[in-house]
Amino acid sequence: MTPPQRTAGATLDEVAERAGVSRATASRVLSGDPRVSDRAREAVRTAASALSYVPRQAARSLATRRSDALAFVVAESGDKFFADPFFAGVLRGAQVAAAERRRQLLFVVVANDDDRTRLEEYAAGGHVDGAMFLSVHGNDPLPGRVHRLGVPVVLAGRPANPRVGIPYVTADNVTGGRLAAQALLARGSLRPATVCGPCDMTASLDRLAGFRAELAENGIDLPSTAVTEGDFTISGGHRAMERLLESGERPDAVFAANDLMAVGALRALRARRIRVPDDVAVVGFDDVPLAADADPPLTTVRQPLEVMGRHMARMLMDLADGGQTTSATLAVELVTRTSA
Amino acid sequence: MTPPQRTAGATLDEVAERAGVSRATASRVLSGDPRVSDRAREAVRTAASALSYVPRQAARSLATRRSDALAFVVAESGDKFFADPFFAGVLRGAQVAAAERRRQLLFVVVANDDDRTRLEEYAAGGHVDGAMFLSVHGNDPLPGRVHRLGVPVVLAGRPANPRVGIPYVTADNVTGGRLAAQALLARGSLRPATVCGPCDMTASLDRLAGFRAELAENGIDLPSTAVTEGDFTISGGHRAMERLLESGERPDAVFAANDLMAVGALRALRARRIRVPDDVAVVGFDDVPLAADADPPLTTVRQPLEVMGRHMARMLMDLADGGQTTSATLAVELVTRTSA
DNA sequence: CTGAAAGCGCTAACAC
DNA sequence: GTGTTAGCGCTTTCAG
Repeated sequence: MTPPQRTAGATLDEVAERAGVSRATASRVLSGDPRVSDRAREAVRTAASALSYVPRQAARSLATRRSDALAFVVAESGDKFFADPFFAGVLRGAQVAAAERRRQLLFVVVANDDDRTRLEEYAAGGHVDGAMFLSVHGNDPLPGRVHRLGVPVVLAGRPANPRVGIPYVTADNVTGGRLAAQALLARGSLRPATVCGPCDMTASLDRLAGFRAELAENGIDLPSTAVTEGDFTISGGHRAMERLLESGERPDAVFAANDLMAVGALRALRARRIRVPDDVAVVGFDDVPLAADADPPLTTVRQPLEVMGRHMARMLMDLADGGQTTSATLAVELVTRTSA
Repeated sequence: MTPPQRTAGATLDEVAERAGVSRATASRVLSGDPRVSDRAREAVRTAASALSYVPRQAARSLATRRSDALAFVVAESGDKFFADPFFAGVLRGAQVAAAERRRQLLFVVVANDDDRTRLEEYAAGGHVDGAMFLSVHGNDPLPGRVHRLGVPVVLAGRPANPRVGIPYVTADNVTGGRLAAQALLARGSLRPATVCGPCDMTASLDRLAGFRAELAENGIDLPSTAVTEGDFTISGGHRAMERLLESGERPDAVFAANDLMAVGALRALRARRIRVPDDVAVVGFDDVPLAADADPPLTTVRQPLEVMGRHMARMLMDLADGGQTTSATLAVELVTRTSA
């Protein structure tokens, strides 16, 4: 294993020498410290660009004890992660916010225990100034462990058992569930059903709770045979819908806890020649691009994905900069298309 | 901006002291150097875990001049990236290979010029030991720039103008195009057409060239009206298929340069009540999970996605470790389902 | 406003 | 085998 032969790359000392100032002054200029004479500033800038100087992060990081990088962690198998445009929206928002403050966003998928360990070491190694966790199931210990290491952490979604000191950002899932119910009710549904999300995620539970509550308030009961659990994937939604159709009486409306499952449900219905929305109305959740493309276009509850990402990144940076933050619950809205 | 208050975290000195050895010995133990007495090794290990010591990467990196991290760079808008399961496959392979050699994989999406600059600085800053680039369009200068910085680079896909010193990994796209043609020919197609990929990507060009060559060798000409460009997305494939149907005589078979576009084509056909494969046979490319789920299931040319990712990561690590590598072209195979 | 000097935490010769 | 000694490149008091 020969040593890596990276082209040397100018050092701050060289820049300073060329500019005829001390390394300290050069450092000040490059980090935007105002107390430097214009003359020196100019000289350093010129020298730096002449040498195409790029600061060595490791050195800076060692001295400052910060990395200027944020981890965007998805605790999910790779496929599921990629298959769901939900993440893309959040990631984009986070990316933008990070860029605003000149932070690099590092994207990490942890699919197994090895990955988890590696991430933990990575975070503990001071490689990131903070980590945001997406798709946290149940009581995943990872965020807590990283937090305990002293690394700022922000969660997407309300944690099952509120962890002290770990703030989160979530959409107002309960209201979202209610909106879905209202949409179905508005179409005159009398036998609604739902394909809910994994029971180990609060987002699933909250949506279901809101849905059920709204129905109850309108005098409609949601029997357990009308509730079936999906896994937030298209095929999971498909299977869940089939289960719903096979057991007991056919529902006249169904709320799928995310758009992917709603699309799966749509497919199951079409396979049986059941018309949507005439025979069965369908409402999804998220409003990912796929929803508008679905056949028929999907009525869904929109979560502000990009805003969520942006918010999480900002919270994390505030925390990393020694500030405070508090959790946030973001509003959702119903987007009416033709499926309900 | 108060200083980040990371919990101190034990240092190597502390571990050494507690173990009653010198820092050098402690370092040796922790980095697996064999020339250490068992006694010392044991003591250091105990001390380290008692203090829950975690090495500070910045310090190590500064001393070793390496970061043990690899960048997985996707030069594409976020959505497109996420929408295409192609990337998921490659990423998974890369992840596995990186893990094998204890490297952290950093995932970066560069969607605009700002992102590019930031990535370049990041790489120049010595934050990664190498970078693999996916979805490289035409003459994107980014990989070349990073390479010129002295950072090992590997490309997914054959570059348009072979860059000296930048190795790549690609599927055998020409053969893939031929296989697609053979599949269509086998169904007796006489008027095949194709939805090709973006013309600024060699993968598109190669697939088209192979397709055309195979047809020609079988006495079939591919007129320009039977070739339409898509953008590797579902909706792009949909639109392209419509263009194909509207212009001139209807084709009796179509080769879409990736599965996403093939699915779009399937939809366009269904919208017009054109039966697949009876009226028009369809062949895709990639063999992403979606292909098997399509209606009807898609016949497609499989690329070994995970193998490609694994290979790229290994090449990069070999390069980073001072070794040599050469480009590789991986075999593809036809997966026959019902669409052709 | 600027420079000198002291680290940040770790690795890697080099001696013993 | 193990300890000593230099740095790696940058920031940051502390004087001036």
